[in-house]
Amino acid sequence: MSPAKLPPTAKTQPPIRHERRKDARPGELLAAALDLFVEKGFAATRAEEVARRAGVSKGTLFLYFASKEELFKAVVRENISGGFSQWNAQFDAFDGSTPDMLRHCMALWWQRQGNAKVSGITKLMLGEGKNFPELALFYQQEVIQPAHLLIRRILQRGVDRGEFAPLDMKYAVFTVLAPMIFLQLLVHSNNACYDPAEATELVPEEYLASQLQILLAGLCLRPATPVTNKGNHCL
Amino acid sequence: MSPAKLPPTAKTQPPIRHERRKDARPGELLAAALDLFVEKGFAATRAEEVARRAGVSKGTLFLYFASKEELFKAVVRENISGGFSQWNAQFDAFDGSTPDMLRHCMALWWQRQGNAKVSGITKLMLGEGKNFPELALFYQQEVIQPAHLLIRRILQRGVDRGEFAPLDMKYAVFTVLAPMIFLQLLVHSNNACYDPAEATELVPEEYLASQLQILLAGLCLRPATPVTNKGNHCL
Amino acid sequence: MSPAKLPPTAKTQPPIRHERRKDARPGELLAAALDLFVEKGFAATRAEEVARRAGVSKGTLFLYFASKEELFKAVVRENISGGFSQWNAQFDAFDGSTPDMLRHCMALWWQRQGNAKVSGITKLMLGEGKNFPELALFYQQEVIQPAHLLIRRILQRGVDRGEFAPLDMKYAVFTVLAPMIFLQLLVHSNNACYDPAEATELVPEEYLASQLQILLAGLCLRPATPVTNKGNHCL
Amino acid sequence: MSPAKLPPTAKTQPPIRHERRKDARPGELLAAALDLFVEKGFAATRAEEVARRAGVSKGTLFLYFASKEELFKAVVRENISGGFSQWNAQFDAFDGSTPDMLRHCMALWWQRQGNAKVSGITKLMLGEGKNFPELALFYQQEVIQPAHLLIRRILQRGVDRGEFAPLDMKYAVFTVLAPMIFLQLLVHSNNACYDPAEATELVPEEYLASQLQILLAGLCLRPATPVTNKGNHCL
DNA sequence: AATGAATGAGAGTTCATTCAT
DNA sequence: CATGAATGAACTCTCATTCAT
Repeated sequence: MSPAKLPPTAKTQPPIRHERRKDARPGELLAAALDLFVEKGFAATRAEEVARRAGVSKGTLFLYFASKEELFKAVVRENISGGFSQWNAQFDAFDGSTPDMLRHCMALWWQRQGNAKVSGITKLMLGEGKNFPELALFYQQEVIQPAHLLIRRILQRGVDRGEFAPLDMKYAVFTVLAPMIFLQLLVHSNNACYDPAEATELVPEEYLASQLQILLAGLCLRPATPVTNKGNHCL
Repeated sequence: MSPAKLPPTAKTQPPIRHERRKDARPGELLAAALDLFVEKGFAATRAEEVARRAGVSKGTLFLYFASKEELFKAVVRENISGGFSQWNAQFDAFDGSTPDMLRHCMALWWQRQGNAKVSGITKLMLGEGKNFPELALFYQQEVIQPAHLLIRRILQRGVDRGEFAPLDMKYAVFTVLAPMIFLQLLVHSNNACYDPAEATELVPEEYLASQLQILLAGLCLRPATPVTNKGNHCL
Repeated sequence: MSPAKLPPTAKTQPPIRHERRKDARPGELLAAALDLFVEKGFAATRAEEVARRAGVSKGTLFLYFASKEELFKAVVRENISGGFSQWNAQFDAFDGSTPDMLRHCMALWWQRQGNAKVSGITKLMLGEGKNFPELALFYQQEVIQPAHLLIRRILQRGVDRGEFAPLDMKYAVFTVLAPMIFLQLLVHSNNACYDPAEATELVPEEYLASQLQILLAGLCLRPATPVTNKGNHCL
Repeated sequence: MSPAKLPPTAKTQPPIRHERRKDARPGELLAAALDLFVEKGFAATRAEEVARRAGVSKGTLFLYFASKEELFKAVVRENISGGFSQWNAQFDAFDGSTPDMLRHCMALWWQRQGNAKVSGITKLMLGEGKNFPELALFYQQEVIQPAHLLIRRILQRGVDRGEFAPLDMKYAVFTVLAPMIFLQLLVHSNNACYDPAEATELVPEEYLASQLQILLAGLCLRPATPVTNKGNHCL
């Protein structure tokens, strides 16, 4: 998110901004890595190409990141997990209704994450997670869990404030997450799902809005188990 | 005999026996390949491991399939594209209402494809399609297009019989496909999306049913463009 | 030469000639092998292709010939070394002058060997001999030595009969051999030596005749050392 | 660190040191390649052995040359085609008679090319050209054509200056080339043509001289078609 | 006798990672 | 700090040869 969170030093720099700052290196590498990981996946991305795209040599990459896996982790931290404290801060500061909060979060998420290159990381982990257990574990801890927690907090807030019916949390969290994940997949897989010819025109914002509406219809007020979709006549 | 250290001079001393001999080999290889492709993806699956899992040697694999890509294509043909004629036959034979047909198809699909290893192929193509253009093209032609066509036929039947409102087909096809794709993803990505701990309990059949209900609510009777989700208040 | 010299059995056959005789197998294999060895060289010729071209299976090839090297040896025996007894018989029977004998032999050689596929074997040995020491040795013994011996006998006859000046045999033999080898090379290397465009029109018979003339001019009568080309003003 | 048994997980424990670092590498590799190509031919030369002989690892070879075929082309450029501009320059500078020029060129050629390892390349192309069409084409363009052109220029000079009779160029070029090619073959095929025992003592310089003399006798002054050896009584 | 399925060593090539400069 | 030359394990695919049938 913020491109100002660089691992190494971050001292006051000469104001000459047109000069390639040495301290910008890791940032450039992370940007290049994000591009390529999203484009080709983890295994198929070659370290050398990341370096080249960042304008440095192969050796330099390994100067900043101990391995390709560490590079990936840094990309995830920089672009995803780093944002959760902000998300949580906004949660604490928000004082509207919980349905509004959900709508707001979803919209924000789409702007910041879903609609950005980062969302390719989700697809990547889905596809390659099993092959790189260490990365999968890391992603679990750094992304999945915080995300689940955050969603859980939001939903719990709704329950606590009497806005939502009591929920089977495991299920409910997932129901919120599902359309988000799906949307990311869509955005990054046009070639595999559609004829380029009839390239789809699904409007993500509308898709999200409609999904939320279903969701909220299920969550709000009514008791029982709407989220689990059992006997959910409204849907 | 020749003391030449050159290419074709063989020096096999203890040749470990031929295991057996069969016409079941292609089938065994295809099964092993399906397993591994689904488990690891295309690039990360090693030809030799496919062979070993099928109980044969590396060379034997290439006796039956000219290359790893051909092996993959054969897996797709065997497990997916081969089934479309059956699907189409069932379409022709069905004489209930189109909503029933959709429900029936979805249920059948889940049994036969979605709930089977094959569904991992969808995930695979989503993740690696870009890296293997020839496979992507093949998959387009052998799977995506027939699937789109079939769904389109079903929807058109509904329209023709006055069961469905007129549809923007591109959109509508996709709306049917989306939950199917998503479900396949879920099934094959537990590790990347959930704590193994709180391994989800989403019941696929119920998920599909609920999605269908939404869908049908949108498709049936009412005119307008509900499928495109624009101004769709009901949803 | 004579296609009737098959390793295995050679009993009286049913006169039905349109039936593939079992005993013809080795002959068919040898013919196919000669074709392919000449076309592609030894190493690049695949056993399976030889078998296929002979209309049998890979296994059958190894039933008749213990290895690819043995197959090659058989080809050489069948097509080259087998002929030396005939050559020598003709030598013994000939009663003209030695220059005439040389001319006669050369012409015969061209008809029988130089102008036939076999001559590709010479090129093959030249190119691959070093890589297959056992074959090189075999070829030495079966072809080179007998050929040298034969030429030597002819030249010696000329000397003994007072037709030729005394000769440095090593040199002289070689001088006879050289144009023959060269011609074989030519015949089998059109693509590497000439533009296909200006494909040469060298007439082999004329080339040989002229070379012989030079040669005989050097050999006949005059003392000195014309064959060694030292101070040979006439040439 | 990751216990993944998957593709890019390196497990190098005792990495044997970098030997050294240089810009001499390409040269060393080319030298090693020339040696081995000449010794074994193209197909039978293993990339790894080239590397080892140059004192580097397999990977390093491919750092400098994209493929074995490119390596071969580089060898040819380095050792053969690169020299034609020099040849042509010498042609332009020469101001003696054309017969002298021919003698001079031949002598020079022997020193520089014929008598060097490079001449093995000619043999190699003769033997393997058909199996590597791309290399054959390259050799055609880079070597055969320039060589033909050069010889043609020389002969044409003789004709233009009234030293040579009018010539059928196609034939004449070839007549000059033939002994050169033959000599190269000889030099690189001792084992296949002679007993190592009676290893020949042909003196290449003398062979060339005598061939030239024949040639010049045919070319000079006398009209008609001496080069084609038709009715050439002098020879 | 004949088949052709099966084997497995080995070839060319790639790429994450190291280290001398 | 930065470089990029060097490494070598790993991968796909080939083919002479064997052997169950």
